[in-house]
Amino acid sequence: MIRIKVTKPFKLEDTITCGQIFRYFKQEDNSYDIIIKDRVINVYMDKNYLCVSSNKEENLNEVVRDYFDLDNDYSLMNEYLITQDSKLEKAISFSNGLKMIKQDPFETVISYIISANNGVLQIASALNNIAEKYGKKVMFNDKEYYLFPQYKELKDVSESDFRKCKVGFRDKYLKSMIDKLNDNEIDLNEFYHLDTNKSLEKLMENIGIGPKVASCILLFAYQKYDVFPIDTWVKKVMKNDYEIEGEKNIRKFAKDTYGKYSGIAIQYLFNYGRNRN
DNA sequence: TCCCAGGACTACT
DNA sequence: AGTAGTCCTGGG
Repeated sequence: MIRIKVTKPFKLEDTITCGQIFRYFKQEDNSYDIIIKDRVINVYMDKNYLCVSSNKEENLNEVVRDYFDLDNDYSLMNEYLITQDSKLEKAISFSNGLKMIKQDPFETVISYIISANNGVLQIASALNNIAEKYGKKVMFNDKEYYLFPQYKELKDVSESDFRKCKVGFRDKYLKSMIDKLNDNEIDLNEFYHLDTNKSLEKLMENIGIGPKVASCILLFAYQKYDVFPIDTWVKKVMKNDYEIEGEKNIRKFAKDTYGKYSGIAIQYLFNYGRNRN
């Protein structure tokens, strides 16, 4: 077990449960088991320390710091957002310490393709089904976990196989994406270097990826903070608190108001909108 | 039984 | 170019 001193605002539980990631498991002691790439970790806060254990100790400190974006200070971004929109102050003070998790691109692509017109519980269930069938088994604290498979491991998985994992009509979208990756028609690393508009455009060339899904992929896997993933929650908040309706109007408002930190602003609004009640 | 949940596609004007 | 209807699935 390692203890990482946290020197910047950090809300562990909100960060884990605010809808960025799906494959986490709350434990009876209120800690969380999370499957990250090639390992399983258990995390909890003890005062100002993030306590982490894992089935794989090597580089654990670096991996976890990077995953939770612990070394990034969000205070300047927050100040900027509040000067742009004073209404955000409530949401930000409520959510201060919410971090943008840096996720594995492939798992993020698959996760958010499955997320289309779907609920969080079913998204998680489908992802876990895929991992249990095709991922590597890992034992951790006497529990069985399954790593999320790489696209090479999913090469021969058919649409009906995916359908059995309860992904529904998105089966063909997954198959198409995985085929393209295995044929080297898509390189997931290139999105680290392309600008946001070009990345959105290229992602949306793929069937099953529209504006919302593409935005989530860029926000959660590539740290492109200037996207605006507009979902029903954002639409509700925009209508109720800002009297703005329609995707086009929301997108313009976000771009004009929040600019390069639109994605962060939406995350605050989302967390606030869902948890304040 | 109906309705919808953190959208996208298709088939129409 | 813009918009209805349709799409698995599970839970209320």
